[in-house]
Amino acid sequence: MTSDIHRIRRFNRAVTRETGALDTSFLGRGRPLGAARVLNAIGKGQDDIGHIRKYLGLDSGLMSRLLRSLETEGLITTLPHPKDGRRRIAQLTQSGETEFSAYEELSNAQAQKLLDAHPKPNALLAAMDLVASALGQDDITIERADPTSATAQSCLSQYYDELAQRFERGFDVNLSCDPDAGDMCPPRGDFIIANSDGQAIGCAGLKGSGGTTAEVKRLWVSPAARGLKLATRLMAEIEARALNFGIDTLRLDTNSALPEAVALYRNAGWTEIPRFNDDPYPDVFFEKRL
Amino acid sequence: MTSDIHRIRRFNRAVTRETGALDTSFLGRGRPLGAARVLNAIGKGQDDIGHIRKYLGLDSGLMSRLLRSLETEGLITTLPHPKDGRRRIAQLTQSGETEFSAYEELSNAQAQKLLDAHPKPNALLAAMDLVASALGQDDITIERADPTSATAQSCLSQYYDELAQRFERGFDVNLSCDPDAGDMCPPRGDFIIANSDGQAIGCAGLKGSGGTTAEVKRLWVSPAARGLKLATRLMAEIEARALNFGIDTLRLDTNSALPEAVALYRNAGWTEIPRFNDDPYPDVFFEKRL
DNA sequence: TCATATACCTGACTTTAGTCAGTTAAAATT
DNA sequence: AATTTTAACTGACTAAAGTCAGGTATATGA
Repeated sequence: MTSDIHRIRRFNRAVTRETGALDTSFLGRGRPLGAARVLNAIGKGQDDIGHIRKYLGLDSGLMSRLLRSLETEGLITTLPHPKDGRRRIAQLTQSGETEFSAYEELSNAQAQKLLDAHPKPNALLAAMDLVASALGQDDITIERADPTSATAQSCLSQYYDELAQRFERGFDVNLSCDPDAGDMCPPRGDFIIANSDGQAIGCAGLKGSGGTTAEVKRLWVSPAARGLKLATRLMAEIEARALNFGIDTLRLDTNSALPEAVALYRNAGWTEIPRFNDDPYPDVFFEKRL
Repeated sequence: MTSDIHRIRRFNRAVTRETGALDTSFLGRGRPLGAARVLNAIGKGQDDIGHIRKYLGLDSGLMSRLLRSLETEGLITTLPHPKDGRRRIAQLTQSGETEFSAYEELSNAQAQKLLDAHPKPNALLAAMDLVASALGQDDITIERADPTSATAQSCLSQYYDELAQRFERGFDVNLSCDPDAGDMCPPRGDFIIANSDGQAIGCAGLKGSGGTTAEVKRLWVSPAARGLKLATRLMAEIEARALNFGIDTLRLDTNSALPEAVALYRNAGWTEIPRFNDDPYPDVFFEKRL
């Protein structure tokens, strides 16, 4: 459909033209875009210079010069990497922190303004999420996380909310078999979060007991990221990590009110088995030998 | 809510990083971005050099040089404005047309690729529309159009589709009082379309008879643009144009199944009057003295 | 008609971004 | 221990974008 294409093209133009205005926190503070982007990356916690260079796609020479200019401005300091003498680490100085928060303030204010001006902010946010996920689907990283961390808790509470909506009887995590956080940490188990540009968009947990059997728990994908095969990637990652722990058999429980989950497990080589716990919520049970 | 802000910021970043990749039709054809943007604007029908300059926010000297470089490449010709000797008009040459379509092809292919890669293309499109409208709400232009043009017909058919969905008995335009296109053209009447970056997002018609009374017809705003007070702007524009035609009384009919429309008319100073036609669809009638 | 404003142009300039070849010092590999 | 790779750096360069002070011709308004 050509009109579909036209709609996307229109969006692209709106966005290309606006992005200047959108992240113009970068502008208006008398610093070129390149330097501002590096400062922003460092402020966001990316200290390894090589990583920043890759993330921003900068030439090594250019990167060096940008760092030097930020350094002479007194905004950052660089020091050698503790483990690898070739690498360097960058850190914000006190005035670097101040400058960085100024960028943050501006950017937040602009975002807030856009939100305030819109009649349906939630619809706008959902749309932005969806688009951002579609555009950024090559950039999803999966990494281990502490299940008690704020990010993990935010994923889990979204997961519980969704279960509560989709189960006829609702969902109360206190009535379910809530795995002990220690069971989802190495060396017994694991917990992973999928990140898209700093936003957590999915998670999965491996609840181990120290033996060769473990359980997969809390597989969740944000509505904004559905359809991108993220659940499959999370499951593959969990299985790989389980193998590393010497686990050879995985089990999980789920519910027939979540047909897409059931289908996913079937397609991924899981076999249905009889009930193996007395959790009141699940009604379908699976096993997979690795 | 700070997490709302974070979501928008995430979207901004996804977009700023991607837009390079999105409209990279501009790249890969051995022409700097500036020149490509100007070529694109001319190809899209923007011939007045001053307008292009304003649209792209370019310095007059820079603009001149970009035009010169496109001219020596043989892609465009410039000629004096027929009405104002100071201004100039730009036009694509034959090979300019060829080059422009090459850009279009590339851009369309990229858009199509994004669409193909997404599991729910329609949801993606709707989200992009919504976001683009939110970002571009300062850039909505309202201009007169021929009600028989393709753009107008596309607006009208979306309008009819929506009526068909919202009326209990559906909607068949052939059973309704379809105004003759001539009645919605100057000097008797008028027809206007709201454009956001080339996409038609709303319309309204003024059906005149040559006398001092006329009727407002076909007020429609695209779902993507609702909540931006566009209907109010369209009505104000229609009233202004009616005044220019020497019309002093406006009437319109609508339906109680469209409560937001009824509310709009009440707020805009219209008074309810008895039925003034035998159209089977409307059940609410309004009048306004200008 | 005369002063002023406007639209576009030209030449001289700066800043920013990016490229590339070569240097240095520290891993990693053999 | 010798060789190769790697990460960051330096200097020399180019391309692109943008700025600024005039200049010319036309239009506009008092």
